[in-house]
Amino acid sequence: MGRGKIEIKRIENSTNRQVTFSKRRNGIIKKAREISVLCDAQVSLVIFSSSGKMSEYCSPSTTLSRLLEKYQVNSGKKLWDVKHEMKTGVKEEKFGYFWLISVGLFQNLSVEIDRIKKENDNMQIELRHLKGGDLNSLNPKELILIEDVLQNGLTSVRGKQMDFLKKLKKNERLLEEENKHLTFLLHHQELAMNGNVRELELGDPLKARDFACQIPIAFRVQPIQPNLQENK
Amino acid sequence: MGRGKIEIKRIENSTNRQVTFSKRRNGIIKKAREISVLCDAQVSLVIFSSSGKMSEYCSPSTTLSRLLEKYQVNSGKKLWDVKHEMKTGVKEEKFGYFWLISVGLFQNLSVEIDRIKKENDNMQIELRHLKGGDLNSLNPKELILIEDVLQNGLTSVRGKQMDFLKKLKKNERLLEEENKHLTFLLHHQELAMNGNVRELELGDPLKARDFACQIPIAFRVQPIQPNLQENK
DNA sequence: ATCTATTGATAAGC
DNA sequence: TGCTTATCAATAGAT
Repeated sequence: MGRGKIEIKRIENSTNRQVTFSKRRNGIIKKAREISVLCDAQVSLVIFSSSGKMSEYCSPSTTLSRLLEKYQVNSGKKLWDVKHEMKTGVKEEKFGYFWLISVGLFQNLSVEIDRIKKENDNMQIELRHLKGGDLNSLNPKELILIEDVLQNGLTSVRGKQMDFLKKLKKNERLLEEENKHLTFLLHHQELAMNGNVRELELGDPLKARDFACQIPIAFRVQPIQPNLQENK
Repeated sequence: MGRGKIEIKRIENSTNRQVTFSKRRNGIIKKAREISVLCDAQVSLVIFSSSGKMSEYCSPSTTLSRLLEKYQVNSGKKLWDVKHEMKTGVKEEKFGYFWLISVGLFQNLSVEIDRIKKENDNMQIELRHLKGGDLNSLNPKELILIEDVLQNGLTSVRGKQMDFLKKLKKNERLLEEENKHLTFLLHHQELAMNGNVRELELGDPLKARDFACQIPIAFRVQPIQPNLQENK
């Protein structure tokens, strides 16, 4: 379901894979929630993305632990078979048991680290290539791919710069208009003041009182410029 | 989705609930399978219907046990309280000691993972920016930096492409020369053969013997073209 | 992240 | 359950 049909097989493009993972993870978790509400079911869902990120869902009515206990009862499979690890019943073996758990955890972590390191290496190589390094290891086809990526990036970046430029110019225009407006007001103000001064000089007491009130009002002019923050 | 929209709340009619459960369980398991294939994800799904019937799905690449171990590592939640399993009388202090060592080592590894993951994230962001994504989070100065990097990369890549082109042209020249040489030899060979044939027709037994030896020698011409592999 | 053309899932009916 | 179909939902690809 989407703009086109897709085959259910590993998505090779890692960006697409990541995006699809996000979308589908949300979808599946929603489905899990729905079935648990609609049908009064208990659901546990644990998902690890290929990059190792974990997501989970568990019905509100239960916990993963309780669900897993039920799982063991129902399936007959032991998820954590302590007795198996401790078959000899010798006390020292129990240390072995702990040790096994630890080693297991370490192994998991080590695998995890290796995986991430590999990802790291790949990205480092890609970055180096994009930055123009290590190109000798590439064939012409690969060079063309990289050229395309760079060209696209450049186009995007320059487009974004144009956006900035446009915004700056727009701001400039607005500020210029505002400037004109203020200059205009200022000019009129000056004219008014000069007139008043002249009238004061003529000794008109009525005008003199008006003048006193006029200044503050004139300076209460509200600027018309928009909120420049939105253009940030 | 269906003949009508439904509210996500418990379906009171038990038959309907059962039917819906069946359908949706299939749907969700299908989705789980799809995400695990498409996105290379590891998924565990355990569902209990309201009548207690269990269904499960687990990605083919793993097992529920292994996934749950990863779950514990990632979430920090203990699904199975070890002490609970170890209730029989062994000196707990000693376990505590081993446990502390393990936890300490474990934490070191975790720190390492975090560091690498952070590195990973940074590279991912840089890559995204270079590819023209997520540019809104950048200011003009940063855009200029990226533009420079891209421009440099492009220059390098195109330079390397020029190198290839030059090598191809050089090869072309060499092959053309070689071609001329071979054509020349071939032409002479033909002339020689014609001469021999004529002489054979004239019934000269001495020339006829010479002719028999001549062919192989003529065809033993060694090509002078260089090893084209070095230009790969 | 947001938007849609499409495909996919499924509610209702049998 | 299984099948069908009208509808609603998820999502692939593009932006």
